[in-house]
Amino acid sequence: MHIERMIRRFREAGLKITPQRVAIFEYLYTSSSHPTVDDIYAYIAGRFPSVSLTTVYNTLQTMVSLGEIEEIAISHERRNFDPDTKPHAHIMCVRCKRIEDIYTKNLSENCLPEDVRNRYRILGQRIYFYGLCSRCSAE
Amino acid sequence: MHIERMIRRFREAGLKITPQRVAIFEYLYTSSSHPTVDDIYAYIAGRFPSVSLTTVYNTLQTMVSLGEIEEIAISHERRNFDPDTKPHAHIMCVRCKRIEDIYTKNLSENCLPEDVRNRYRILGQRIYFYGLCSRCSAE
DNA sequence: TTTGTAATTTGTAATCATTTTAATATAGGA
DNA sequence: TCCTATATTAAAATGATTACAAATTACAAA
Repeated sequence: MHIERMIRRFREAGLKITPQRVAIFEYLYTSSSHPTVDDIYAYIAGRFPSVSLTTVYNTLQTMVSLGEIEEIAISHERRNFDPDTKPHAHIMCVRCKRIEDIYTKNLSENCLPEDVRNRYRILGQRIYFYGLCSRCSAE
Repeated sequence: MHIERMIRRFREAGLKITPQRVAIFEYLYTSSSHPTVDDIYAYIAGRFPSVSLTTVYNTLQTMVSLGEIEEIAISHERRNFDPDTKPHAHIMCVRCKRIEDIYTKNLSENCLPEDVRNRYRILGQRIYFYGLCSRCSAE
């Protein structure tokens, strides 16, 4: 399961397994899909009242650099994290800010011009859509 | 030209034309392509030493809401603005953080699944690539 | 099981970007 | 030229993130 995988990845990297870290793993892999730092902190603080925001930041950063979660840069207002690293796009409602996954067929892999492909070593890509969800457009 | 257009757009919106605003227009449409707030502020401050950051923030926000420039959400570290509103993608070097425009042929217009298209009123989309530019991968 | 130590967590303070506020200045119509 | 709504400024407030030092803890080795 995901949590075991994360524990293994941390061990392999020579990092220690602390209850705080495990709680963060648990939250990421069982909760609503695109939590913010504060979402995560609120949950962890419920279980470890003395937990520090720093711990949350550090653990998230470690997970990002291990390639196990991704930062979603869809908006400058918030910083969301995505435990799903399979290639997919996102759509955000510009009003309620909710983010949803989109699994599309062709993620424009081939739309990069030749000269860009030559001048860069491509490491990743992100596709974001912006819109009004049905709930918000009703109001 | 772009600057005249912006002046007209501001006038139409009942907004005043101040030298600070014009200087921001000028910088956006003649300088390097994807400036940050600080890039813009540094330039304006060279011409109006007493200019305030607030003015830069306000003017940029107004231009965004007029649809005349766009915020680039490629990174959480920086906030870049793009005076080019024609549809195009961006690529950022993860090391030097430089952002380049990409004019691709098919910007995956049709990759949105039917059900998403039904549940949202789509307002925009962004495509970002991440990579190492040739200069940075040489080091 | 105990111990030692390096890594981690915590709490606080520092930093940085952005927004708010209130007072002053100014664009532009009358 | 005058008037007034709007814009600018400077300073303070806010909020997110990072840095730091001291206290704690995971876990490997004894």
